[in-house]
Amino acid sequence: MQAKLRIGLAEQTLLAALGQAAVYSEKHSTPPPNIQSPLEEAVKIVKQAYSVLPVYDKIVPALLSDGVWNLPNTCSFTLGVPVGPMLAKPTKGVSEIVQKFQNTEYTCEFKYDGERAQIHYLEDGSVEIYSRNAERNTGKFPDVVAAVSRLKKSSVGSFVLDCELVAYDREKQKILPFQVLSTRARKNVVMSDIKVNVCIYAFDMLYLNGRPLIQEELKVRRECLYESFEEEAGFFKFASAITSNDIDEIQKFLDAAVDGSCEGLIIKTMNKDATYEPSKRSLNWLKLKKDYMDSIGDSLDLVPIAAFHGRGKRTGVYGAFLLACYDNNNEEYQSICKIGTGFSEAVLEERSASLRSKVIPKPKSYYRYAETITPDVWFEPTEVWEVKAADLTISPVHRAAIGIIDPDKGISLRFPRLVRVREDKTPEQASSSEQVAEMYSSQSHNQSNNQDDNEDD
DNA sequence: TGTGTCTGCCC
DNA sequence: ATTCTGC
DNA sequence: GCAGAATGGGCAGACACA
Repeated sequence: MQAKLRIGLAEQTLLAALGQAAVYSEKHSTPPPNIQSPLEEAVKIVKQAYSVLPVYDKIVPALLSDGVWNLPNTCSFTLGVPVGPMLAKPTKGVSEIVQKFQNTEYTCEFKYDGERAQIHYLEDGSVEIYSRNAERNTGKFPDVVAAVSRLKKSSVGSFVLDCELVAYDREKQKILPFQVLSTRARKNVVMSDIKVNVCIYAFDMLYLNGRPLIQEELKVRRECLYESFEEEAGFFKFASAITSNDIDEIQKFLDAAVDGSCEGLIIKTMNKDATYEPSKRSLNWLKLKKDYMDSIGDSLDLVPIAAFHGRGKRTGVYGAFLLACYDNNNEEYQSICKIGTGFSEAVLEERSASLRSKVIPKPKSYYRYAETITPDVWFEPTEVWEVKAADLTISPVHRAAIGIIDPDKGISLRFPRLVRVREDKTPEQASSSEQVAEMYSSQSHNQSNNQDDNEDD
C-alpha cells in the first residue's frame, strides 16, 4: 500500500488530516495540559513523527493503538528506515550569508556533484543505501557497502551516514562529472563489473551506536562523524569544510570548491538551529553556487524556435520552448535545450501571446534539431532570451556547436532557466556556436585548457 | 539479435 | 534540479 | 516562509517490434 503512495500528492495536507482525525476520534483521551489548540498540536506531532519515521504502516497503527499524544514514543527514528535528507536553500552571494548568520557560528562545506546517499549500517553488519528519494540503492553500490564496512572504526557498531557519492578517477585522483556517475549500472551490480568508481564524501551522521543524533547540534554530529571513520583517498573522505565568518575567506573557499569540480558551498549553523531537519529546506542550510549569483555564471542569449503546449496551470499558454544558438558559418539555428522555468505568469503570458503570431506551419530549412523532438508549434526566429545554466553538457539530442567539440554530438545546458528577454538583440546576434563551444571547453572538467585564466605572477 | 521508444529516477 | 505563487 | 506545481538534461532498464 505504502509502495504506491508517492510524495507530491499533498503529503503535508494528508498528515494534517491524520492528526486532526486522531484528535476527533480520541474524544476521551487526554491531551497534555497547557495546550492552546489540541488540533494544531496534534498536527505538529503527526508531522514530526512522520519526518523521523516516514512509514504510514507504522504511524497509523500507532495512532490507533496508543493515540496521538503517545506518538513521539511509539514512532521514533528507526535504524534501517531512511528519513528525508535535509535540504538547503539557494542563496545569491557570500554577503547574503554573512548577513543572515551574523552573530552565529557557521561552517562552509564543498557541495559535491554526485548522488546523495543515506547509508544505514546495522548491528549485524548489514548495510542499506538509500537515495535522496528513499529509493533502496544498495544493489547499485556494492563498492560503497564494502568501503564503509572497511573504513568504519572498530568501535562503531551501527550508524547512519549522510553523504554524497561522487564518480572518481583513482589513477588521476580526480573527481569526475555527474554525467559519468550516471552511466553506472543500477541493478544487481557485482564488484568486478564496476567501471565507474565512486568516492564517498561524508558530511553528516544521524545515528551512532544505538544513539539517534537527529536532535543534536551539527557540532556534536560532526564530532561523531570525524571520530567514526578513517579517511582513504579515492574511497572515503570527509567533505572539505572551513569554519569562518570572513567574507574574503569564504569567497576564496567558494572558488576552491569550483576549482575542485564541486558545484559550490553548503553553509550550516553549528549550534543555533543546528539540528537535523529531515526533508526541510530550512534556513539552517544554505547553498551557494556561482550560477545563483547575478552577473556571474554561464549566461547565454538564445532564440525560441518552437514550443510545447502547457498543462495544468499552464493550460492555454506554452509550457516550454525549444531554444537555439546561431551558427554563423552555416547560417543555421541549432537546438541547444528546452526551457520551462524562470517565467513569471505575466512574462509567460506575454511571450506566448507574442510568439503565437509568429507560428509557421513547418520548421525552417535552416533549423538544425533531432527528429525525435516534436514540438506542437514552430516559430519564425524573432526573439532573443537571456538564459542561465549551471553547466554545459555533451548532448545525445541537441545540435548546438555540433562538429566543434564532437563530430556528431551537440551541446546542451544543465538546469536552464529564463533570466530576461533581450529586447536589444536580433536573433542573428544570439550566442554563436563558437561561443557555446568555448564555454563548454573552459569548464574546469575539460583539461583541453586554453590557459587564459592566468593568475598574476 | 538489434533498434527505437517510453519510464523512472538521478541531478 | 530551478523557479514562481497562493496561502 | 513553506508547500505545491509547473518545467529542464540525461542515463539505464524495460518493453515492443522487426
